[in-house]
Amino acid sequence: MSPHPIHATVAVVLQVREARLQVLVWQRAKEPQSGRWALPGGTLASGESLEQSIRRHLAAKVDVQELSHLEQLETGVDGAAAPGWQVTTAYLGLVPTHLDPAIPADTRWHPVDALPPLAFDNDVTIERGCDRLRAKLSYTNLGFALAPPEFTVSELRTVYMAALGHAVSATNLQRVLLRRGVLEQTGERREPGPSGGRPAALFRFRTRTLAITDQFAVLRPQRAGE
Amino acid sequence: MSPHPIHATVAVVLQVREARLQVLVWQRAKEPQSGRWALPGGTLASGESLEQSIRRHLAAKVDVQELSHLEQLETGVDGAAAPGWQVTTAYLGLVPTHLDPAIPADTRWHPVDALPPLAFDNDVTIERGCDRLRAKLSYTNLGFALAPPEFTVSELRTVYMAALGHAVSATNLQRVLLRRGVLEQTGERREPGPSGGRPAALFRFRTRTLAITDQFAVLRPQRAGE
DNA sequence: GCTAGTTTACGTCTGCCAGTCGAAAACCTT
DNA sequence: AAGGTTTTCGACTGGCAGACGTAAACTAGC
Repeated sequence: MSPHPIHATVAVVLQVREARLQVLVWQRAKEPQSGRWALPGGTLASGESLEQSIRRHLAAKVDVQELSHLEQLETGVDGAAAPGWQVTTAYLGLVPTHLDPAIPADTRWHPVDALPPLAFDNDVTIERGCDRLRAKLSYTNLGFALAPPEFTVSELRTVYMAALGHAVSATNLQRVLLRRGVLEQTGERREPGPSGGRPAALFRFRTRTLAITDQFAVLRPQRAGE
Repeated sequence: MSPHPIHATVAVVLQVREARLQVLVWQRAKEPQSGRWALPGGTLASGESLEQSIRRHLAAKVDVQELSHLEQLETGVDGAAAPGWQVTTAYLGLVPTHLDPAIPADTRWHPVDALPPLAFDNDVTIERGCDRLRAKLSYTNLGFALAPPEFTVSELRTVYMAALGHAVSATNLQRVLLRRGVLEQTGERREPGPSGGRPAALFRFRTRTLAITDQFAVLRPQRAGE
């Protein structure tokens, strides 16, 4: 065994497609784990940062320009992943709904609740990525990374429901995100569909950089005597 | 440059001592960065997991048995850290207040708000560790890892204030942690001090394993029609 | 042009929970 | 016994989320 481990990066790239949360995976053609599906990634090159590395490997599977968010998940020693000794750092990537990146023939989007047989422990990694996304949707403005530039409340509701995996009230979603200053109205409206209905107001995220919007309720600083 | 990077682990070990949040650091005697203070850690050995590795290196500075919690922080490529090419994974370790581990001569506890000159980017890593601790104190039962087995509400308040860095109401702390089922009364009481006062009831954490106790308020599953 | 159907917008009601305050309880010392 | 100290507990308040019903704004059909 080599005195130093190989260092690799993999990415859980998620997008809401057809009202379901889906992950980008590719089918291995060679051993090990031939035929199984795997997350995109690869080994660290000399002089690279980890984020540079995962962006470089992702570029082979998807247009990196279309990533709206990228953050680190966990790092672990992967015994089975490769012959030899390998340390793997996982990332979470997000793609907004309005984009449909070109992907190679061996690559597919799969709903996270109906995954094909996965290589190594990639199923665990995907679960971690989804958990992180769901948590951050609740206390940050991370929704901007899943939503298109402009959207109606009901469109945003569809995205949140797909990502969170449970029902979300449109009324509460709008009120909460507006109160927190996460959303703002564009002033425009969306033309109603063929079945009619009141035209919906269009919204956008005020900022498209990650920010914490919900301070944890408990144990906040007390109002000092001043 | 070697084809593979060196992989290292470091740990931000925190404890509330004398009502202040303090971090375990040791003073480097050799180059590079001789004289500056550094976090404990070292390189990954063959066949080890990352957690095994950081525990092994920590054992040189502190009794690992006394760690009440250990979790991974972030991983990054460290240019300046070592001659050559190094990937470093940081950990957060916690020690409860009632213990006072034996430490070697080159090692000291330093309050996180009054740090000596630190080697590499260890100041950033410490900040990350404190942020993680503060966040998890608010929505998990992680307090068990800082507090002794049994304590009064005002003792627990001191610990929380030191860790969070701001005032905490004893009334709210008790009420919130009891409602969440995090604390329970032991039935015992603490004898009052020399200055008298009502004897305080003793409490303990119901479970001493990490659990999320505060679901984020927003966007919870709706009560389905059923 | 009127009505029915569809979709969005908005106000209100309710209940829970955190922050605050004050009073009572239980101990000490003088 | 009186006064000081510390803990404990109940009650009030305000803010916010969940739920619901109604109004608004459009299309389609008669």
